[in-house]
Amino acid sequence: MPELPEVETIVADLRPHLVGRVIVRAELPFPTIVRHPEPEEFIDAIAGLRIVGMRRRGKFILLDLDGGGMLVVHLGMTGQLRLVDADAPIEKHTHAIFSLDGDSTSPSGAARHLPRERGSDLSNSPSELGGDSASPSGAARHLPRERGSDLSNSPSRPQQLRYRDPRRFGRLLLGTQEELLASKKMPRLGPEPIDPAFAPDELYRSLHRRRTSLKAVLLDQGAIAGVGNIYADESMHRARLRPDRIASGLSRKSAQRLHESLRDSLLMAIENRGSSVDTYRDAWGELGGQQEQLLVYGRAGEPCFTCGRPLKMIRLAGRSTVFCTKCQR
DNA sequence: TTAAATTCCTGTAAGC
DNA sequence: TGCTTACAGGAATTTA
Repeated sequence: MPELPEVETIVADLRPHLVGRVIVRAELPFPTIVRHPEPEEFIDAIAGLRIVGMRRRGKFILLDLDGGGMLVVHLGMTGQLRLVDADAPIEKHTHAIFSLDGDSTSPSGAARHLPRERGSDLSNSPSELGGDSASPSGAARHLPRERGSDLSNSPSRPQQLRYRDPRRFGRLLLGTQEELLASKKMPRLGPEPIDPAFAPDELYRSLHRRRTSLKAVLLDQGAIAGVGNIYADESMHRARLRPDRIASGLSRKSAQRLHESLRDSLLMAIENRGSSVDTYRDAWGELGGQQEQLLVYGRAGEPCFTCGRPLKMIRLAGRSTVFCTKCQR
């Protein structure tokens, strides 16, 4: 299930292939995946718009479009965004297809006049949805090997950006930032945990005012953006904190430890191109590598790597939660 | 106002 | 082998 590191990987991979290109046409084999505006309006409005920037905010993928609007993609649990040749077979559960003009990476393609007026300079982007994608230095920006090279040898060959989502928990939105926030189709999100500006004290203050479990606060996108079940469990384990502790009871020192472990867990996962524990695949359909490094998630009943005691599973905030009863207090 | 529970949805695995 | 059932989870909605 895509969380911050998985979304960051997809965005970093697709950005150089998408920015500068025009969405020639949109098709919606499963129209209800679009939550705003109405599907017919969505199809009409997006045709002919150029992608001028691509970034991440929490678990959302934001494609800045000509004219000030943006295409927002949330992958839900099983959503996949892939760039493929237009003649590639359409996989089952493909809910949206965006036909693109020439390859932006080609010297003869659309990128020769690549507009940099907005979106592409992340630090100057609007603040509310997060101007900066909070990309770490390095990590997914540098691919371990050439990705997407098998797409096509011919730059002029038509390509499509396809959205596939078997469980349909994901969604697509189109509109301006103000419009989407006002319509409440796009939630207000908390700070980016890997943003250098996110201070330990900010996390402490978020935790201090909540009388629910630590796990519930970490999963709350309004408190911290981008953390899901995997990295919540991993970071609490690294910080040696029990997930069912009441958040408001944490000391500054514990909050600082959690702040550090949260950053470490997320940055390492970005470095490893995300966790493919279920259906997650990157933009080229390949597996991530972080699932090999997970300390607790998905390991209930198995021995803790630190003390050897079997890891316990409980249910918190409606989610299965795995932790070590000895190491996490 | 806040927190918890419910709902959506389909692929997978376990049990019979 | 084939059927039923439980489970996975992000986030919006409903309930307490």
